[in-house]
Amino acid sequence: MAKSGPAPTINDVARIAGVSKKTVSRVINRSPLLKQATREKVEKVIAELGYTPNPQARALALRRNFLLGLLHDNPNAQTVLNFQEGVLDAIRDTEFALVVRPVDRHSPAMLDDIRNFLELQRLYGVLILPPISENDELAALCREMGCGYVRMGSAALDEAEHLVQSNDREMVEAVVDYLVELGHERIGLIEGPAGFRSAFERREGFLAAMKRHGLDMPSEALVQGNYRFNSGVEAAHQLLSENPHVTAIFASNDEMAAGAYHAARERGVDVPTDLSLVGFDDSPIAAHIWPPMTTVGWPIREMAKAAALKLVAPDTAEAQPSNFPARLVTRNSVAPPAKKI
Amino acid sequence: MAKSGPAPTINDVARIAGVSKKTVSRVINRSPLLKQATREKVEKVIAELGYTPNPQARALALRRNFLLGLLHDNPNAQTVLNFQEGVLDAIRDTEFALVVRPVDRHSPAMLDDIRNFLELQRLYGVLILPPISENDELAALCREMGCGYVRMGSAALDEAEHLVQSNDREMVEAVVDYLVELGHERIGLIEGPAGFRSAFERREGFLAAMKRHGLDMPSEALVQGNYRFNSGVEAAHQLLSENPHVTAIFASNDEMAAGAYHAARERGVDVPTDLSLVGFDDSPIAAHIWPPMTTVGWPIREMAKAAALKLVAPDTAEAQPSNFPARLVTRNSVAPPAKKI
DNA sequence: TTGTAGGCGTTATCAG
DNA sequence: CTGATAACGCCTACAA
Repeated sequence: MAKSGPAPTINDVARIAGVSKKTVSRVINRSPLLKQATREKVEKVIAELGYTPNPQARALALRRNFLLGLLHDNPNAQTVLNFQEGVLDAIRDTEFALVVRPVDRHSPAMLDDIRNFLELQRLYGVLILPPISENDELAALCREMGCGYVRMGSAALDEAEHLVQSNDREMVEAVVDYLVELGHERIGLIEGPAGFRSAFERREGFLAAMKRHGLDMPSEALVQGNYRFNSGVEAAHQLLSENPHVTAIFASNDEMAAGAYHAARERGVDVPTDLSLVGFDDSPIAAHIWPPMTTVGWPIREMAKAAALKLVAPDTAEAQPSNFPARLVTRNSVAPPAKKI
Repeated sequence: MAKSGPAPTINDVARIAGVSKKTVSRVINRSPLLKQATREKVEKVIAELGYTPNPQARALALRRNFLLGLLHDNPNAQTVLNFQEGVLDAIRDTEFALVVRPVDRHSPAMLDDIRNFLELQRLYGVLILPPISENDELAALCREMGCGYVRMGSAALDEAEHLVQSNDREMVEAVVDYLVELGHERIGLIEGPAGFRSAFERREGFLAAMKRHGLDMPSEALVQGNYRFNSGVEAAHQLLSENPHVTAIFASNDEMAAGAYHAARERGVDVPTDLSLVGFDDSPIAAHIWPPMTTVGWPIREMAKAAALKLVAPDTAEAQPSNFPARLVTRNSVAPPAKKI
């Protein structure tokens, strides 16, 4: 182990091992043209000294920092935090660190801000969460600035090396199948906001499944929210007012689904007896609300880890999957329909 | 503005301004011993070139990175994320960036891990969230390593320059006062886990207020949880079984309070008619649960901003408050007691 | 396969 | 007050 005092530098290692700095540098960077004996000798000294290359010096020389950035404007705190944990799973015990950078999608200066940020911090790469990950200009900016990037999304937004994706469309189809199997025929949809690819995918999956089952989908049974709780309350009220025969509602995320619970209570509609509700995300609120909510869960943490590995270990990047399966989490917010028309 | 191409360096500025690098450096670092005319001349060139000092080079020369670290093991995602936002409010448009570092309180290697982390990244300073902020060894480690730090906590854990605190004890007393004013006399407490200072403070505040009002506090009316939802469910069941005359329960955080809602429903107890419930944190679940929960909110984001400023702007640090008032957020989970003994 | 010289962009030292 | 010169710790180019 290292003694206390100033940390050993590459010079110390070189001197003690009796080789040049460059040779030590080659060992660190796994240069292939090194004699095995030399490598082992140097590695022994490195271990004895507890030497770790100084990231600041490397950053200066390489013009590139050992920092991964997390760009996000996701409204779901748990999603963001799970993602952070996943990234840290990937970079634990490496010299990398994770810097976070919330962005404001609505600011006209957003791209310029990010440009400055990337230029200043010289990040090794960035991980981009939805919905901002759907912005192609942002991806182009990363490419232009020579900054690695991986986007997380609910559709094939980019090439495999720049993407980890969940298949939202398929999952929502599965949700509808499940509801239909239980006997539901009049199902409402609270969709997410325009401009969110996830909202688009989820709606398309819903509509496709309804059509496949030959089920009627009147336009009043589709109401738009903005992914926030309150919009779910309002959307559910509107949907239930215009469409009293609906026996189930799928909301495009858990927060809006929780809003729908809220509206149902205000109207004296019992969940799930009078109305089945399904959300999307499997966020904590789904488990904590009453009755516990049936929803769709996706493996954020694993996706985050894979995304980070694509950036920091490009050699194994090929081995990292880009597609991640979601799963239906059945709890108690769904029951066979009781209502008769 | 800068033209495209390589970013201008201190050499470019020096050459064009006709001064030495060191003089430019002095301008950047606001050295007091500079002639006004020289300073202005250099500043003009800096503005023209759109020059920004390279943080990597500064990090190497100063042996200190312009990075703030966030050390946390807080189970509440929204709290952590709000804190991140607050820190970013403080460092927006500066060269600082925020790196996150979840820690595992239960790992025996935790302190060593953090030591390595600080040594490797040479952070400018760290912000420490509760409950890990209550660990004095960690604070000592920061001091030993010459790393700035600010702790966030619910009590006076450290000197003002290293602390932003909320006064949980007072707030819980206010909660009890509120409940008593409404007529409650038999109030239960679901306290947080041992080892959490916040849990301790909240319990002490509760007990002090009960005593002050001359109210009886049988030991069965105090149950311990672990700040998680499930522990709230169990604690409420136990409390209600052993103490059926309780008309109100204060839970030490919102998540456990949400668990208490859950238990109440399972027992057919109506909130707030049969049982009033109060939480702590004002996390999203408090607003989204039914009926909306009365709770205690504290200004995390402002606290985070102040904490970050204490680190990055030590000159104004004195001006930053260390004490932040919480406030009672009254919603619909509290009503006068209806039960008769 | 290894070593030497020089550079990355900034700050510290110390003389002027 | 200002400037030459030498760090800071690592990497690239080129030479041997």
